[in-house]
Amino acid sequence: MAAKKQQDVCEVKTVDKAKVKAVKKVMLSDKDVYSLSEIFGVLADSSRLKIIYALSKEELCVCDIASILGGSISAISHQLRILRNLRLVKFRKESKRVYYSLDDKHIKRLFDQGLKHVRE
Amino acid sequence: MAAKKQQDVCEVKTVDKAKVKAVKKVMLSDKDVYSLSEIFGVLADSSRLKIIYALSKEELCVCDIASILGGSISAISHQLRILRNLRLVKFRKESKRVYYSLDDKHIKRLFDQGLKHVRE
DNA sequence: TTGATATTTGAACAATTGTTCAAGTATACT
DNA sequence: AGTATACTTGAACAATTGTTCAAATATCAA
Repeated sequence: MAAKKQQDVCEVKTVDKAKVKAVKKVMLSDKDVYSLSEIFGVLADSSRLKIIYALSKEELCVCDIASILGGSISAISHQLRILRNLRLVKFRKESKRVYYSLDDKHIKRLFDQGLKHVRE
Repeated sequence: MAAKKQQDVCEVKTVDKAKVKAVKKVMLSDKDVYSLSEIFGVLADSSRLKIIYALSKEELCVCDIASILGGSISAISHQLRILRNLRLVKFRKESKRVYYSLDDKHIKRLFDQGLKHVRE
């Protein structure tokens, strides 16, 4: 209880009110923050990054992707569902096969910007 | 065992070998993939996104940040450590206070690119 | 030195995430 | 119809992550 009081005091009293107010005023909306964490979250996984990169080169079926990444079909399929849900990839069925390709102009740019970042 | 066999067959036999080989050839290095997932991972959290955004506007002490985000000092400090470890923020001590600011030219660009993506 | 402020840190805990496994659908071939 | 291929899906499980809580450190002020 004493500890909690101490924290409350800190958060309320000893702050640069003007600064805080100014930054709060221009703070991102919860919606923007949520959407941002969502796309960045998609890009925060090795398998998905590789899938996105692979699909930026070629349209590929699930089997091809699994072969390229070296993972199980099931694991790839689960990841593709995540990419599908955020509409980052589209797919077409050709008999038994399902061919995936990128369905988002921006995602590759974001990916490339990230790559630029890590390579400098 | 039968199931496993089936998967192996799929992954090895029924694949477009030329395509797979071509994409494998240009595939990202493990190092690049790891680094990418690392920075995107940092950006995949609401608190950290808000911190980065706030610090892009003003240099702020931990207390200010906590006040802006409405979280506990401890939680913010933990997040700042993550940002520090990836050298996305720098800090200076001024008596009791620790002031943080962005220490990476690229991260804001990546952030803005993401924002552009979600707002279209 | 004692007490208050400002921040960091470690451990514990719940929530989220990615993978595996097994079962399910869908299409083609015989 | 039966079998094989291609993919999807749900449940379970381990691993990772973010937060909280309590304790530790550092600086300042009386």
